[in-house]
Amino acid sequence: MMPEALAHIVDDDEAIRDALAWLLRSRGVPSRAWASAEDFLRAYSPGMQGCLVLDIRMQGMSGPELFDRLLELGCALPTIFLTGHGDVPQAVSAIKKGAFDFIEKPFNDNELADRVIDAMRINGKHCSQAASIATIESRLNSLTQREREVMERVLAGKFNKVIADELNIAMRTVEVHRARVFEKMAVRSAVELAQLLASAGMKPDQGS
Amino acid sequence: MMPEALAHIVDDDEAIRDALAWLLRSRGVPSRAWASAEDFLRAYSPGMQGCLVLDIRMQGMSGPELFDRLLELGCALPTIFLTGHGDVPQAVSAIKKGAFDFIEKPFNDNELADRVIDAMRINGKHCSQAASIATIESRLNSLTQREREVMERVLAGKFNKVIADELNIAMRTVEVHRARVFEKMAVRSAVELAQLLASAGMKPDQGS
DNA sequence: GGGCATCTTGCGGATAACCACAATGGTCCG
DNA sequence: CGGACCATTGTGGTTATCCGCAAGATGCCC
Repeated sequence: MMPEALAHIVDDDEAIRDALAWLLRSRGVPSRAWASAEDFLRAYSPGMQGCLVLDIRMQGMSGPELFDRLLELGCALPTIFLTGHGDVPQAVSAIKKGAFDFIEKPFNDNELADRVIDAMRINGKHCSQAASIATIESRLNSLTQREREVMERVLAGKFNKVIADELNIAMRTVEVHRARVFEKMAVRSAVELAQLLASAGMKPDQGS
Repeated sequence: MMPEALAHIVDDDEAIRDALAWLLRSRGVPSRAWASAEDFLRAYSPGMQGCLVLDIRMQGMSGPELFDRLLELGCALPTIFLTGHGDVPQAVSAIKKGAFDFIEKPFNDNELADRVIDAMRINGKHCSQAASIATIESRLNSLTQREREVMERVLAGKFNKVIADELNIAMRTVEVHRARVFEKMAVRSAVELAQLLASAGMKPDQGS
C-alpha cells in the first residue's frame, strides 16, 4: 500500500553512490541510487516517500536543476545537497527554496547519516499532514458550485437570509445547501468548518 | 511616531561601513552604521524598523552571534549577511534560521543595494502584519479568565448549553460571556472569531 | 462605606438555525 | 424512458442564539 520510504541518491559517481548506500544501510536506512538526474526524473512519481540526496555537479542535469524541476512537479521530498565546491550562492539559493540541507564534501559520515535520518523523519510528518489536507481537498471537490457559493458566504459570517438575497434564492434553499456543505465536509457547525479550512492553510475565499 | 526605517550596517571595517552607507544613500536608502555587534546590541530596541546588514567576521561578537542574540530578543528585522570567506555551513545555518540573504564579498553594488531594498520592503509588510497581530493579542489580553474559558469552548463549536454544563453555570451566564467576548474581540460571530484568530496564526487552544 | 470590575442568574421575546416531510423542474446518461 | 444528481421551494415545528431589563454576590481599592 504505502510505498517504502527510501533515501534516493542521485550522483553520477558510482563510488560515491556505493559509499552512500553502504553508509545508510549500516544505519538501517534503505536507499536507492540513480546515476543521473534524468534517470531519477524518469522514475519519479508523486507518491515517492523518503528523501533525496543530490550531488550538485553532475553530467547532464545538475542537482539544483533537478531540484527546481521537482519543485515544479510538486515534489515535497526533503532534499540534501552534496557539494565539493563551497558554492555559497548555490547553497543560499537551495535553502531558500526549501532544501533540507546543503553539505560540503568531504562530509562526515555520521553527520550525513544523521541528516538523512532527520530528513526521513520530516518526510513522515509531511506525509501525514499532506494526507489530511488531501482529504479536505477531496471533500471540497465533492461540493457542487452552488454549495461552494453558499459555503463562502457562510464563512463570511453572513446570515442565511442575506445569503439568500445575494444568490436570489429562497432561504430554505440556502439551508439545504448549508446542511449539505456541513455533511460533505464532515463538520457540524460553521465554526468547525472555518477551523478545518484554517488548519489546512486555506483562506475562506480560495478553493483548492 | 513611527521610527524611521533604516538599513542598520554592522561592520568593524570603517571603509566598508562608509562604502555601504554611500552606496545606499545613492539609492535613496537611509542607513546607520555600527562599528561592532556590541554597539548595535546596546542601541537595539524592539521598535527598530528597516533591515540589517551584518559582516560575518568581526572583532568581538560575530555577525551570526549577533543574529542569534537578536532572534532570542524577538527581533524580526530582515538580515543580510556579508562574508568574504565562502563559508557554506555558516550560510546554510543563517538562511535556515531565517536570514534574508547571505552575500559573498566582493559584492556587486547594485545587487546588494537591490537586496537591501527588498529587505526594507519585506520589513514593511512584516510591520503591518505584526501590528494587526498585536491588536488581536491586546484584545485577547483584555478578556477575563471566564471569558477565555467560554471562548475556547465556543471555538470548539460547542453549544451554549454544553458549555454551561461544563463550567457549571447557567446558560444565560454563558450567553453574557459569549457576547462580551465578541464585543471585546470586535467580531460579530463565532465564525469571524475563528477566522480572526486563524489569520493571526493562533490555534484556538492557545492564548497569547 | 462607596465605587468598580467580575461572575452570576432569571424572564421573556425576537431572530436565526436546524430539520423532517414533501414536492417540482432541469440535465445528463445508459 | 427511467434513474441519478442537482437546484429549488414550502410548511411547520424544534432548538439555539441574541438581547434588553433587572438584580444578587464577591472581592478589591481608595
